[in-house]
Amino acid sequence: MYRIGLFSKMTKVTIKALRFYEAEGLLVPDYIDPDSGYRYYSSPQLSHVYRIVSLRQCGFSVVQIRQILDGRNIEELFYDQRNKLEEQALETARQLSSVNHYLESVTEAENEKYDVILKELPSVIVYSCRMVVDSYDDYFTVIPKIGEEVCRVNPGLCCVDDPPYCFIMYHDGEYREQRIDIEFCEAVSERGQETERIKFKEIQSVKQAACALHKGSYSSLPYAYGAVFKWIEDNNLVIVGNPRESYIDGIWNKNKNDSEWLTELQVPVTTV
Amino acid sequence: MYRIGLFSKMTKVTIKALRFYEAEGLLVPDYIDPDSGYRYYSSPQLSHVYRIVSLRQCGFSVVQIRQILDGRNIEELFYDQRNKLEEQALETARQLSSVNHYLESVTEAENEKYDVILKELPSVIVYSCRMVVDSYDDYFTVIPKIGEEVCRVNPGLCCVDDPPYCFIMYHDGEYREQRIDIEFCEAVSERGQETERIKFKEIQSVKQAACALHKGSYSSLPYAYGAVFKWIEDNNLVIVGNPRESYIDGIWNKNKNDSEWLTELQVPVTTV
DNA sequence: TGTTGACCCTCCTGTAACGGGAGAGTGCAG
DNA sequence: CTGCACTCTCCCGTTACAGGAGGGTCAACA
Repeated sequence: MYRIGLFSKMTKVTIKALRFYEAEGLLVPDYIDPDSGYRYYSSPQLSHVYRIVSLRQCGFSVVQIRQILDGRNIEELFYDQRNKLEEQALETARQLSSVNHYLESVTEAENEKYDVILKELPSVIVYSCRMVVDSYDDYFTVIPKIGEEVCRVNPGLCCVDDPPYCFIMYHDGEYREQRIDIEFCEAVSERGQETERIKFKEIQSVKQAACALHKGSYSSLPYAYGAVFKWIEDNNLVIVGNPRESYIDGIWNKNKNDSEWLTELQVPVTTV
Repeated sequence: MYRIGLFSKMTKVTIKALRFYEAEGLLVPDYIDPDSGYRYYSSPQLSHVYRIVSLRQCGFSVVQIRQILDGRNIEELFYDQRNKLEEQALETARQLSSVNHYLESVTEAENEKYDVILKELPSVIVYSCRMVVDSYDDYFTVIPKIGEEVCRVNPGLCCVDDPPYCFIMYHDGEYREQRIDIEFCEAVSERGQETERIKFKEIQSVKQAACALHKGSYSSLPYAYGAVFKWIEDNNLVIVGNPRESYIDGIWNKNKNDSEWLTELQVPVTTV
């Protein structure tokens, strides 16, 4: 019979951990002196500790280990654990890529820094208008007209304001400066009356999108796209949908002071 | 200016997290109503949130993010983070291998299950006796004589008892049943008088050893070695030292009841 | 003008697996 | 008998929030 300090040295499990495992019901000492409260362990308990430590080194939680020791659906727990670890490995790899991306960009010019994040894009109902425009400058003339037309046909229609979501989706597979195939969308609470140009549709959710905020006029948006695309590449992701440009602040609320305009780029991606 | 609920939806950061970031000094709302205590955020703060979220998605802690936002030794933090993530990736890979090893062995016969763990072997001072024996059965005759000889030459010598560590190290590169090159060692608190056969030496520490407990007579030790070697292979480790057999319970305290004998196998390994 | 419901506030507790330390009792050696 | 090493039981701290209690705020609606 060994006292806890000696048993701790034999097993290389700390005294604190041994007491904790006892409290959790994983490993009860062979004998506890009722007077002193001293815990006494026996050598057959060494193999019990071995089992616990090996399961801990597999990454199982104490609760799971208790279930395994109790013989409850062991196989399922191991399969779950494998899935969990595989996800975790992917996550770590992604984080590593992001950190490396930063470390590379540190050495580069300090001019344009974009913070790219991954997030989900929920599904939304929108009115949409697909069209081909000649250049980015046309946005300022075309878009207000669409808004007018929607309101004229649907007097009581309310756009979602919680938060608002107004964006252009790019249908060209590549960057263009002329004859751009775009779809203007704005989130609404429910479908309404359609016109020849304006249709209502539900846009499916996107599990992961690489997103970045662009502050300033639209003329420098291509740099932002470049940064996001490079980030996607550096993080070993692939693009799986049409990019969107969501307008947060712009001429409608910040006037012509375009240094305060805010636009969010959203590019659906997935892990390889 | 957005209230916290709306800002939370825009950024996909929970309200709880926003309040937490404020308490941690990462993101203070642009305006707080002194009467109601309501927090109001502005759209320029969106980019601040983007920075925070992107750093969180790199795996940084809140404290580290605060340092980065404050501009403190940013590069160092990123390099440290890279190292941390690389270690973490290795750890996860190892856990995954262990889990897969278990899942394989589930389908195999249920006969011999060994729990293998990784642990450090600290450096120790031992008296040692290197010799070649004809077979395992010789252990029972040879080893007691060594003990006698040491005690005769070193009357006051005390063996370490805290915990005791008495083992045989195998110097053959392969498994043998005859003419086995072994070194019998026992940990002592300090060096003593040497003889022709018995030398004192310090055994260096081993960072990682794959260890397993074997319960029962020595005749089935080869199965235990087999299990450990397979585990090492399955976990993508390589052997980097001589295996040891540490005697915990045996004929000296459990008599001939060899079903209660306990032996620990220790095989120094390293990650590839 | 009152009421409802959605929204917001602060404060407290819980999480996982222990580590650190306080204050007090135990066991063995000199 | 006196150290001193060991052990005991509490209790708090860690991380990045989540959940909930109890209570104020705000806008719309009757």
